[in-house]
This record gives sequence, structure tokens and C-alpha cells, in this order.
Amino acid sequence: MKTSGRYWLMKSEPSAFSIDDLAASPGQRTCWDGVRNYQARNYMRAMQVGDQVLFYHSNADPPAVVGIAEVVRTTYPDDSAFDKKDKHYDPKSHPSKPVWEMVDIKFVRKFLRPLGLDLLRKQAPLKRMELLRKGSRLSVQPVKPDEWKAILKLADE
DNA sequence: GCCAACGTTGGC
DNA sequence: GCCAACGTTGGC
Repeated sequence: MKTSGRYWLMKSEPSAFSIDDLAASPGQRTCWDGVRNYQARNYMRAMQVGDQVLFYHSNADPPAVVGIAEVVRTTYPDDSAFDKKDKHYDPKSHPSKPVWEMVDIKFVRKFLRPLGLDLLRKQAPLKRMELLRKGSRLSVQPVKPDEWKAILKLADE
């Protein structure tokens, strides 16, 4: 397995937390809490400091990849799961045996234009991208190097 | 607001 | 271990 330079995509509803919110956060960084899906959690566990992340706006108009972030801290317990009042509270997870974890990410840059789903679907190198698969709901997903390259190229056009 | 796709839960 | 019911995601 490759040990560095991996690529990911993370989804966020901009009404809840947008890339502008990330850029405006203290130190331009945030903890990525609230993930409650095992596959997404496992992908986060595989993340390493320095990995690059596509920031995606879901439930947005248009739904789009809007910029880049970077992993700055590997997984640690997601304490929002312990808080009864939190929207993402989960009694399955306990501080002595946490089920859910999170990473920290940092703002890298925002694209000059959002790369909408319709545009992405037209790109041959992205034909098999997880994001574009019908019914895909994974909020954290791996991105292949050639997919990453194709998207960055689009962003700079 | 609709609804297809998907993950989780719980009865059996 | 099966699977129906349910809740959620997220594009449209």
C-alpha cells in the first residue's frame, strides 16, 4: 500500500459547513466530526497527515467540488458521539470504547469556480469515480491519482 | 418535495 | 442468518 500522497473526497452540506466556513475557522482548520458510517470511518482511519482532500458541497446548488483541504491530524475519538444533546449523539459509542472517530483538516484553497456534477460527468477520466456512481452516498471516499489530476486540471482551466 | 439507493435495526 | 421496515442521503 502507498504510504503517502493519498487523495480523498469529503462531503459537506454548505448550509451546515461550507468551504468558506473552513477558510474562516481558527487556523483555517476544523475537526471532521459527525461521521456515522463505518465505511467512511474506516477511510478516515486510513488517512495520514498531508493527504489531500477534495471538498465537496452536497445538497447544494449546484452540487460541486469546490476546493482542497489537507489532513493535519489522524483519527481520534469523535466526542460529539458522547454528547446526548448533540445531533450526532450515539449511545453505542462511549469514551472508554469509542466507535466513531474524526480527523482534522485544514483549508488549502478554494477553486475559482465550483466544479459541478454535470461538468464532472462529462470527463472521461472520472467515468468510474465513486462520487459519480448512481446512488453513491459515502461521505468520505478515496480518490484515485488520475481522478485527482483530472479535477485539478479542470479547476485551473 | 419527491423518491431511489443505501445502511441499520430488530423480529423471527 | 434472513429480510422487512425504517431512517437517511442527496440529486433532481
